[in-house]
Amino acid sequence: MPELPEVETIKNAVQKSIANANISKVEVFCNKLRIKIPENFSTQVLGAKIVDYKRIGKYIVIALDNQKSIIIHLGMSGKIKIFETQPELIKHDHVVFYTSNGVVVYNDPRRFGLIDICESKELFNKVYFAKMGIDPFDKKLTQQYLFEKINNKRIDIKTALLDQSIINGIGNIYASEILYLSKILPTRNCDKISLEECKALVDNARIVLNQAIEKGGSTLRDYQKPDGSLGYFQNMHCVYNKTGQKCPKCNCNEAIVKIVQKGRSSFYCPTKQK
DNA sequence: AGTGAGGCCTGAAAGC
DNA sequence: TGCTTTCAGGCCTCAC
Repeated sequence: MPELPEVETIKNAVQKSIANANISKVEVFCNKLRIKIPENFSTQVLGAKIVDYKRIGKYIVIALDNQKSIIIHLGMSGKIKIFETQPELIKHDHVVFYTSNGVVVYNDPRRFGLIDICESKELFNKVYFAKMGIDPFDKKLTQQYLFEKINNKRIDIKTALLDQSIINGIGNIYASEILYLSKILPTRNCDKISLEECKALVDNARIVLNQAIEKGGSTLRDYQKPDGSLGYFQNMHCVYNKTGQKCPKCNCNEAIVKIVQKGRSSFYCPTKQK
């Protein structure tokens, strides 16, 4: 379940592994991802040199020296694998990039991810980015911004945190974690969230995501397996998937509760969070 | 316009 | 044991 920290970690790992490589060959075995991979995708990247790596929200953007950018989203089950030489391909290996510095494989069983390409200068006109909210680490994300964005909404705060057009990069797992640290119930309506609580949400979003990125970086070193897998590391979650376990951060002795909001599970401590 | 439900998709886990 | 059902979640489309 790649959220911002996982995407950031994977982007960094790919950058470190193949850096400014030349793309010598691309194989597309399945183009039916969430968005169909363009028919001429291979020819557009063939022979190009990679000049930049970015994370935009939960997307990885790889800029090429031919003024085009590759856009990758991992959806729910997407993985990136890196090999030094020709790997043995397995089920759901949909796209393989052969470069001068190694082989990068995109594997996605559920095919909720996507791979696309566009002119670099048109990047922010793409539907993926056009309506995207502020990155959690962007200085422009302030308590005032959040407050003004959610203040008149009639949705739960948990749902608002998942709305990528407000803040981008937060997914279902970290939404619960951020609310837990902020002592706010996931079911609280947005119009009942104070400016002060918006500050807590912004601060805790940065704390939680930063910790996960650091953990991801360190976990990845130990995690790199012979199969080249850059899968998902286990994070230190306080409440996510901890139903029935004791609230870890205080002495309330309360058990973590699971509920479903808009078809997504939320986890919280009924004593700590109000 | 804002909001919520449904759907995409597969594999693991739970249920029978 | 082996089959069927449920669940997981990012994000888009559709309907109210």
